[in-house]
Amino acid sequence: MSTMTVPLNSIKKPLATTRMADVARQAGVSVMTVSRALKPGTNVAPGTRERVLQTVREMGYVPDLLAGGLSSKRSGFVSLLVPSVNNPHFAETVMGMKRVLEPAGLQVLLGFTNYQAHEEERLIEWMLKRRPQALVLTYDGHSERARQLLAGAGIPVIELWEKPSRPIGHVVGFSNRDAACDMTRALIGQGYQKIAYIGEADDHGTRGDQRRKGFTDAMKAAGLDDSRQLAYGAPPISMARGRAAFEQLMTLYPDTQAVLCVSDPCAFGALTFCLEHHWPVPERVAIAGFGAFEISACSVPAISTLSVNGAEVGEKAGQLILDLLETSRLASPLPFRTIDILTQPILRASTTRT
Amino acid sequence: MSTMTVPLNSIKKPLATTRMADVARQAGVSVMTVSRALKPGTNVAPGTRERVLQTVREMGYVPDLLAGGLSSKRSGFVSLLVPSVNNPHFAETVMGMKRVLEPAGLQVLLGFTNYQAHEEERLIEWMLKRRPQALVLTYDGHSERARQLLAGAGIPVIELWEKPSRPIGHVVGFSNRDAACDMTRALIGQGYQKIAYIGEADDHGTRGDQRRKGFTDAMKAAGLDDSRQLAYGAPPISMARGRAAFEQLMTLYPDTQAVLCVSDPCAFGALTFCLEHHWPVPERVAIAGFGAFEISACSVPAISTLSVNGAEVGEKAGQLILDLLETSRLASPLPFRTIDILTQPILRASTTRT
DNA sequence: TTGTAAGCGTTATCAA
DNA sequence: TTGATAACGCTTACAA
Repeated sequence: MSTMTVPLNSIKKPLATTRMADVARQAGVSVMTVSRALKPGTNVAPGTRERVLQTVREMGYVPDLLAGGLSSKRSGFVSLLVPSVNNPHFAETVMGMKRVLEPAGLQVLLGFTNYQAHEEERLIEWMLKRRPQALVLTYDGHSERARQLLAGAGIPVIELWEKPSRPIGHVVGFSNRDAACDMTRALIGQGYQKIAYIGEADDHGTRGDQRRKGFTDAMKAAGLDDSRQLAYGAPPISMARGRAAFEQLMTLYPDTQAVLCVSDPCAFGALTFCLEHHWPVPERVAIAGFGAFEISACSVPAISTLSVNGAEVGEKAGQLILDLLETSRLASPLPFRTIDILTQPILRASTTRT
Repeated sequence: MSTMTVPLNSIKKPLATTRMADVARQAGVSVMTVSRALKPGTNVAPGTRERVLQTVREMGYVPDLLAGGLSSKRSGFVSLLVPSVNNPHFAETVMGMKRVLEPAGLQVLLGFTNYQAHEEERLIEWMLKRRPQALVLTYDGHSERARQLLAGAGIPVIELWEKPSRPIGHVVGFSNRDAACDMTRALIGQGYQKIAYIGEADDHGTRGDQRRKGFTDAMKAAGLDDSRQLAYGAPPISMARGRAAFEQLMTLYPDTQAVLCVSDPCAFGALTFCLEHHWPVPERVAIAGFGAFEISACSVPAISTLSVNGAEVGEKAGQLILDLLETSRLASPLPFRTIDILTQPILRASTTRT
């Protein structure tokens, strides 16, 4: 991995040679006419437009959006920061948002925080240099400097995947705490009492933290012991690590009847351990995950989980951005919006008492 | 999903207010001195640089890379097109490439082709408007117009994940055909003879097509019947669809001894069917996948697969880009490079004859 | 070491 | 409906 500090100062050769002026000359019009002809909904005589577009095609002219953006003060970029994309949730969110924004001509600049607040801070600073028209973050705790940078940016900010206690701007998400609470209650409703939770360590201010709290809430409310908790390393917990965590948990608390995992891959890892050791699930121990990943529906037994639609998060955020940019012509101070994402427990064989 | 044709012409408010000229005035120097002070490795008196950087910090100045790129004719962008990111392979490739390029100040513009050549063509055209300094594609067949666009772009082109028969430029990948051939031979080596293949339909010119051919090659070479093939819908084959495909296959060819699947999720879906129907694997039928996804290592039994390191593909492509941009100052016509990615069959319990 | 002037390729603005 | 001109915010090239 290279760690150059000096940018690559090599290429002098222009990336594309034909400019708008070339097209204009060839078509016998001014550059402004070309510019207009290229933009739908502008006043250009039909004949002129057709002639210009024909010339554009002939010359293989490709407009330079960077120059256009500089001039118009609209970069056409929207920045999106997610922890990682090696997680179907965020992958779907990214794809969902692009699906909505791209038809409107907005390009998504993607950044990966790797679940680390200082990486997020670095990325925000970097992204701002591209003058995005909106900045979308995945809730996982933000540094104070990150908040300052965002405040000074003067663009809409949207947080995803949680309802922050201290929101920066708009929100598209749900309460992970409430959701985990619901899930835990569902397990309790199945008759389980000695329920454990597997989450990540050092998760303060993260979604995982909220899920853990939701577990605790539900257990306490039911008068049950909420101390069976395992904080297993840094997020995310992979399948293999979920398996190791589960083994450790069951060594610590062998009489555990049900386990709620911070995510489906973690839960699948737990299930793997059970299958390998011929522990009947849910008879020996019930297993539940979080997030409705494909794996939870396809495992044997299928794993109970909490439904969340990652694509929906991205799509709604995208739509919100379109609305905001549309409305921003009205100089009214737009109130921050919170868009709810619905979630609900999906009970499957892995927690079904027979 | 919105389908606006007119770009959003709303915002007039500048995205950031402080310009380099403001910093210059405040620091009592010219804009060029600010510009230089901001760039490491340029000649500025240490005292001056410090003073400028201090002013930059105080004013919260954020450089506009779009303006800088326009002026320097180096956009700082690299475009990367992958079929989807809801596939750990491509997710890793994306993250790997960003990991290498970002420290060099290059930003990745990501696009999803959704496994469709016409989407790729559309994206290439769109990406070119951002004047990327390199364009990276995932091999899956390209339209002729796509090839023309790339040829006219005058920037390095890199194809990933395959060794194309008709390469456009540089290549970072491996022969899917050879790899699938190896995998099939490994199955044959285990003593299986009635081996079937599950792939995608309409896969002409895709990686899946190459894998199917590799299967056929190996079967023919061993004098075995290669007719047990199922082309099951459009790519990608999810776990659930893999399961359905497997069921269909076993109905058509009940005496099949082993199945090679186009990907691990597909193989896992097949395994799911077996577990549900209490078919012992590999005794009733052996199952193999492709790609070494996490799931294949964590399932019970573990699934034999072909190792490929998606992150490596991205990282090597990124490194290649850095090399190309570095070297491009020498006006020599750089020869196209092909960087091999090593793959090998990983035999696990799902195909181990006992 | 620092500054001046001239673009980079487009769009906004206003005039014709 | 079209065009001329001045930005947009920065870097290149050259001068001091």
